Amino acid sequence: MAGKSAESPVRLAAETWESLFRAQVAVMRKLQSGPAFRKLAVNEYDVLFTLSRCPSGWLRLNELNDNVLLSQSSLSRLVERLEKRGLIARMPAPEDGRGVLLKLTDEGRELQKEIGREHVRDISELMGPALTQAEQKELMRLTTKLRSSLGPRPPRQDPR
Amino acid sequence: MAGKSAESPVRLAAETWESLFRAQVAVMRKLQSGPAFRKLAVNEYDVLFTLSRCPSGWLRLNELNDNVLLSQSSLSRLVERLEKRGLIARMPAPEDGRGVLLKLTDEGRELQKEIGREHVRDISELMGPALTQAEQKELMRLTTKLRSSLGPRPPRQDPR
DNA sequence: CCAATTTAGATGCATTTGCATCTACCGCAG
DNA sequence: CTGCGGTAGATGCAAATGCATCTAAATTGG
Repeated sequence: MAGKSAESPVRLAAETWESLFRAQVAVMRKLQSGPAFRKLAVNEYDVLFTLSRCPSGWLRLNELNDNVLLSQSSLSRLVERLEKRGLIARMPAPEDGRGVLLKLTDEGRELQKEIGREHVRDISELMGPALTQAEQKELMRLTTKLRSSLGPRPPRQDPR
Repeated sequence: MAGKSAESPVRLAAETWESLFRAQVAVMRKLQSGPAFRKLAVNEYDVLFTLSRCPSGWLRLNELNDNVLLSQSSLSRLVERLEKRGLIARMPAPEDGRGVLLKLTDEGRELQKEIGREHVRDISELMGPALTQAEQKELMRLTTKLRSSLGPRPPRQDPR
């Protein structure tokens, strides 16, 4: 009953998550200590990156919050700092008086590209030797599937 | 040359990492907002968990630091807090006068188990519906491979 | 054996984070 | 229109974090 290989589904899930989590920690540790993030913390870069990927150029603060592992208040202040540094611009949302829209400034876009180039190079130097391209594709497929299986569900409370 | 599907190896690596990272964020966000972490932050639980897995029962502070995405000083203080709460015990390392050894107290072990049970259940509720067991195994294999490919390298400088 | 370098961990201090709360606005029921 | 919840962000404040630095112990080179 306590055999190591008698993997219950619950145990398998837990071990899979732990492995994913540790890999993320290990990679992130290397990335964030590299020279690419001298000017900007990883979370800050992540905001610029997400904005750079946004087709319309403008993004709501609360949408941004889904991508980042930060509380709403922390993100609010992080954005405030980025604005003070001239990297992003805010404007009140036109359709929703409560909301805020964000976009990159030219300077922000420039910095994102600059850091992004280095960052991408660092990533590829870590992933390239570790996994074959086929393995990378499979890893991407699995993590995308995992994410999309949770993502569409906005944290629904028990509706009682 | 700039076609969307003409994935260069560099780009593939970057997209794979992003997918892994976002999946981790999405899962972590759900986990840490759950009731399992009312009494303890995720980082704090992680320390207890790591100690609980340690065969000898004792672990060096610096070894612990490899598992966690925290600076050395933050971990030092986190451990200090856990000690104050009576969850772990410290002792000077017998072989190395600079070092510190840590282990769970009975109370710490109890709390780890309690949270761990809930935590594992939460994980399995997230992963179970998202990926088949075969997919979970593959995901575990890939992330383990990724980690082990970076892990063994204690940041050794070129000794020249 | 001793001086110089390196490593483990702790600490002062400024920055960042999260929780709780607050304000303003939306949407809806009457 | 008005009042009532619910959502988007901002803010006060205490706690956590990271950087730089410090101390002590181990290691290395002579």
